[in-house]
Amino acid sequence: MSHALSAAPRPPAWRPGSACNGSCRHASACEATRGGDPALLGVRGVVERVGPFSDGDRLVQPGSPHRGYFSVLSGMAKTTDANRVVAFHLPGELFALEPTRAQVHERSISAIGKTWFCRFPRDAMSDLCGDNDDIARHLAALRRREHRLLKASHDDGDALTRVSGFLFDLRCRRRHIEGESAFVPLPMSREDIGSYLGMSAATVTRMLGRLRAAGILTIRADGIDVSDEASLVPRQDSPGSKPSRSFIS
Amino acid sequence: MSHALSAAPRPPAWRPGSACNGSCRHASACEATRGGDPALLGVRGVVERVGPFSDGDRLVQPGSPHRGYFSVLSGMAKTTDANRVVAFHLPGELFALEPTRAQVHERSISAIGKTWFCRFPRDAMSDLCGDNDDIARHLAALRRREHRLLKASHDDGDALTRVSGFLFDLRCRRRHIEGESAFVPLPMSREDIGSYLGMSAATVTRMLGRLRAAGILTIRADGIDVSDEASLVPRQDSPGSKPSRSFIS
DNA sequence: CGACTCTTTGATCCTGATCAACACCGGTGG
DNA sequence: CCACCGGTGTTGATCAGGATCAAAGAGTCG
Repeated sequence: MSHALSAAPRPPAWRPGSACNGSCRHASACEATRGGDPALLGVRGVVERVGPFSDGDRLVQPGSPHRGYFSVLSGMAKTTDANRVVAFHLPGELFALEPTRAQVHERSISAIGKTWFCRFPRDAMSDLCGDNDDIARHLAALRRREHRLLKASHDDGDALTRVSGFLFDLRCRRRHIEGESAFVPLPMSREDIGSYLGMSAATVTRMLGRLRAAGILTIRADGIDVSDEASLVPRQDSPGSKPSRSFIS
Repeated sequence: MSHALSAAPRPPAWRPGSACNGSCRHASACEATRGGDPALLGVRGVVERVGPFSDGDRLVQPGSPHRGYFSVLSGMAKTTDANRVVAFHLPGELFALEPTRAQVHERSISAIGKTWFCRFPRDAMSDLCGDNDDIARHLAALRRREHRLLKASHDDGDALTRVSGFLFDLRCRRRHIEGESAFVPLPMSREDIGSYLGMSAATVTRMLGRLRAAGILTIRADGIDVSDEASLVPRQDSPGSKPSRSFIS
């Protein structure tokens, strides 16, 4: 599942002009077109499919010129900042929207397993935004969300809470793609999960084992089957009490 | 040093109309007038001195109407949010600037030890801001700083680093008031410091003890004497490496 | 002086990191 | 076909930081 770290982004098989016709498997979950919203269909005209990338290949790296936005067409991706994983990207999710004025990417984005991307050229998207307020607003909203997610820290609560919260989040996001399914693929390494959640890979394994022992999920080679979703969601016993810090006064 | 938690803000001895003549001991460190900047002298005409508050008395609490800004005239104060200390306020420092549109205070502010405040009525300050761009800009800058400080988390590094960083910060801020002085008063409880730094009071005591054992400071009943300031500042061995999380890929 | 709170200090416990050993798996080359 | 190999996942042992609990000083204020 892993590759030697590629020193530079490997030139993938670009498919310019392969505009989207809305027939891809995740069309209804596509964030770029908001699941096929008629107001946003113009976006389909500018998208290019790019791939395949294999595990570890970098799509962009810090300093590389920002010439487009991306979404996952199939597979998975991660964004890393200073060697720390700050986001995972599932099929349909749009990312690499940097601040509007940004000329270069600020973080690395790399494939997890064999992955195809959709690329939305920045110039074409800018033109679309100028012509279509809906697209502009939609993109701005997604950009704000990305900014929020990249800033969010996952250092709250203990290791078990963080792992189960992470799985719950993944499961919720997958629902948009696959609908109801107990299976949640985890193609990223335990190390990656640990980096994202701020714990060691060994602890990730142990917390998964604890959730398995509790009958909440079963562990497969390529992911997990969630059998008791209700137990994954962080249970907040009494409202307004966060035991992440010591109490005072 | 401590009081039973007062359920409601105790009405202090208000001194309306006691405009500032710049003769107070911390005039040169007064943030409201930027140390007596001629462009900001108008502020002195609207300030009122209020006090004395004794230890634990609340100046404002969440939900109380926002009718003024405050600074410490003498003593010290703390801002608490959900029972956590999020800021300490030293003489001369302006605070309780909430967002411009805020109608009510969002956090508690209470006195630490016997404390006098300067109160800057909101309406009068608004008028001043309308008449004087310097005052408006100055207030906006201070408001941004307050927002940043209240959001900042002190959960980076280990306990010793956080305590010494805290003391270093206090010492730097006191320099504006007292000039060069080895003494740094700590009128707040160890519990308060621990709440602010995200650790237990016992750990605060232990870390202080460790700094004392290292010859960096001596401990007094009401504070500390810093004898080796250079050792207080967080030493970053190699730039760009933060061992606060595990590393990846 | 006495009650009270705060600080200090010791003992213990818990969480999660770290390290090491081992199983597993896919790929590679004989 | 099979031995080998590097990377990954799992699991156990150990360790360190800091929380928690308890008990003993030390002020402090009435």
